[in-house]
Amino acid sequence: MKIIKNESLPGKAECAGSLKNVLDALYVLNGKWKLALILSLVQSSKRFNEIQHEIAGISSKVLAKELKDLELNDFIERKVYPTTPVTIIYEATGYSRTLKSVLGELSAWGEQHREKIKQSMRKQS
Amino acid sequence: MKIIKNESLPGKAECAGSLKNVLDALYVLNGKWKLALILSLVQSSKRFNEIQHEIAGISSKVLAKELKDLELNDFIERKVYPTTPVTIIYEATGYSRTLKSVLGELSAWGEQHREKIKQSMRKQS
DNA sequence: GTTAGTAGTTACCCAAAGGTAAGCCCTTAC
DNA sequence: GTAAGGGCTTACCTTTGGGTAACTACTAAC
Repeated sequence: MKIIKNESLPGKAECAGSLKNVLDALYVLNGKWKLALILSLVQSSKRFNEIQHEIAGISSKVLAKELKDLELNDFIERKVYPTTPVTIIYEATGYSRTLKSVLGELSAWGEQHREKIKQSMRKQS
Repeated sequence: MKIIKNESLPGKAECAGSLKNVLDALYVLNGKWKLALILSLVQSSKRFNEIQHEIAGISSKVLAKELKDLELNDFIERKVYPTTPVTIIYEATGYSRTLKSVLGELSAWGEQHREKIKQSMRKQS
């Protein structure tokens, strides 16, 4: 049995495919905040001010914009409870949860990356 | 049986931790192109024009900038071979390869995301 | 009546990201 | 000598992202 690699592409198709996939993923998940917001809301539903408090550094303007964006893309839901005064809760949808393994890997990587940075800082000093 | 939630934080520490990790990861991996570039070079080392051809849509200016950035952050190496004319090859470092599982997950997610988008397009039309 | 909290919106502005287009230096090919 | 490729750089411009601060509407508490 021979698998003949004709001129065309030793697995190049898959490579190009995963490249396209990554580009497509980044297209909806772009920006500084989206993945962090999704993670925060996957962990637990929250109100506007709670989110703003948890994600240090985000302004109310940007937060409002990002939340709208995420709602449009079906990552989160905005629920309004007719208490007095009204309570507004943002919660992650099931679709957000499909990102769990991505977020898991990213978090793990971020952690060891921080370690690496710390070490190279030490060397320099 | 009662599980008493004491005031203090049911796993909140880990949550905040992973949030910080993700934020840290996004700090170095920001922008439209970095992860795609790393993926492309992890798959195989390439020359400037090859990369530009593979990643459709990136301009030479942006590509040059991103490559410099990635080199500074130790994700890739720029190798110059004294052929005539000189050949310049960009290759992924071992550190880039620590991103493999992140990229794997992201690619998988991107693929099924594209499927989902296609379906919702069909519904609308 | 003043303060504080919730959930934002609005206006203004700056800086960075990114696109377009042209050019440059070097070399081989026609 | 002129075109073509490789690997960029430069200048210019637009878009966007994001920060600040003020303001709104409603309510409850002091």
